[in-house]
Amino acid sequence: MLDRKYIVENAAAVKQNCANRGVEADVDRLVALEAKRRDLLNQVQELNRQANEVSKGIGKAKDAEEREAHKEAGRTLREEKERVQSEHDELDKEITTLQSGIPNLSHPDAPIGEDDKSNLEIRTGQHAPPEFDFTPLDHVDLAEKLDLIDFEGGARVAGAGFYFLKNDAVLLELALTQYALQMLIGEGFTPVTTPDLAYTEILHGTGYIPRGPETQIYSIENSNLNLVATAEITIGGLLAGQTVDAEELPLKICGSSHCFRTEAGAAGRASRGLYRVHQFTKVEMFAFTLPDQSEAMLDHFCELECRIFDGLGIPYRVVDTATGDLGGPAYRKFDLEAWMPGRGDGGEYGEVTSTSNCTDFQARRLNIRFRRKGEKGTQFVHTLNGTALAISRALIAVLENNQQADGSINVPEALRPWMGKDKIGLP
RNA sequence: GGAUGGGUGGCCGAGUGGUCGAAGGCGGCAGUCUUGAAAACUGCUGUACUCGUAAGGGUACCCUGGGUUCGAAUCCCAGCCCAUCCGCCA
Repeated sequence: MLDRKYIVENAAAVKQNCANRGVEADVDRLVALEAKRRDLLNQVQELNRQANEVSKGIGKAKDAEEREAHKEAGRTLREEKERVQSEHDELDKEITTLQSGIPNLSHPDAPIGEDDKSNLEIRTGQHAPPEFDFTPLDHVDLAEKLDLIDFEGGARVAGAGFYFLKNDAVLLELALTQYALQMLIGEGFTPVTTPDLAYTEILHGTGYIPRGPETQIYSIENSNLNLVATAEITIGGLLAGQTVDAEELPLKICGSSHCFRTEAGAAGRASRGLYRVHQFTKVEMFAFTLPDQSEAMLDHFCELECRIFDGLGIPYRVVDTATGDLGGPAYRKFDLEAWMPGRGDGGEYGEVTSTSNCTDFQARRLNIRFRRKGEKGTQFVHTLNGTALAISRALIAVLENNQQADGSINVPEALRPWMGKDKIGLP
């Protein structure tokens, strides 16, 4: 959420930003309503002040008659205050709704464009896409041959989009998790495993909208809980309502969680197999920083993602995400797209990680502040998130890029210590 | 699931319907003393919003939401959360 005062004082810039991001938001109405709301707020405060004064005078009243007169005056003032207050509260609610619809500001260097076609490639990985002297299979066929994934079983139990990992795929998931966590711990992250459910307010705070018609979130009936779509939600919520000392920042946390997504309306070839599923495991990076640390932290996160995929020997490119493709909370976002030989005709890049600097957009909603020693008041922290490894999509890249002519899969060097083998062979 | 006890400032912890933004302690900051430090002593020390160029006013906030009252941290109702014990259980 952007700051109200900021929106009012920079309405033109905010409107331009909405246009760049392809977001419809009635900024003018917000500005008008906010002026009115302020006026009402002042009235409420003045009425309260008068009522307080009257109440204080009651003890000093010299006789019963005067006391009664004071009481009556107090009653009238409080009633009037109630009236103005409820008018104010209604406006406040509407403004908050408008405000929630306004996306974060955008980094001046973020490419301007309405969708991912405007994303700008900014770097590529150490490894070039592999040349096969045979026709490579996609991960669904590979998994079938090697008995690694049971999609039918998943569908039987929970419907399309669910799956059982099987045999060496299970070890691969654990190996990938270990590989990522070990690297991040080495980089000073505090590892956590997080709840897989979170309160609706926490989802809202991080910019997710559960329980709407277009929601991507599973909710638990008769409760205020939702299955999380990413550990970003729970780790961000970890400090909700807290004020931390500036010296404690930046705080780097990495978490492993399950991720649940309804993926309403998504189907087709591009989401075959593991690419778009309702549940997967993900190792997530998260940081709470001082405002002047967040840009460097975003580069750091991007760097780590590259290191993780270079370490796995997977070819990739990194794109600077266009304004229209940023999503609400992100100020700037880098996506890492891995080469998937089985995707499309002859291979395509597919998004495997995403790292965003959300500046104070999430922190404002979550009310996460920091205090500098010796300074009055508090400020909002900046939050950043980045995928270290989304296991399901990483599996696609690992399986497809490392397939051999004989149908086996070479286990990437970096995973061998955790896998206990260097080849996934035919059963 | 059952029973009980709780939710008060950065933390601990008191609080009789008005003088309570809230005792006291701890912590923090500044000062006195000291060669320096510690100790001791003295003073200061919440947040947000709002009015004001400023100095400085004002309003709100004692888990949340309602209610009673001229007036609620305090009384009433509902809810949420936490802790402990019992039961069940990985």
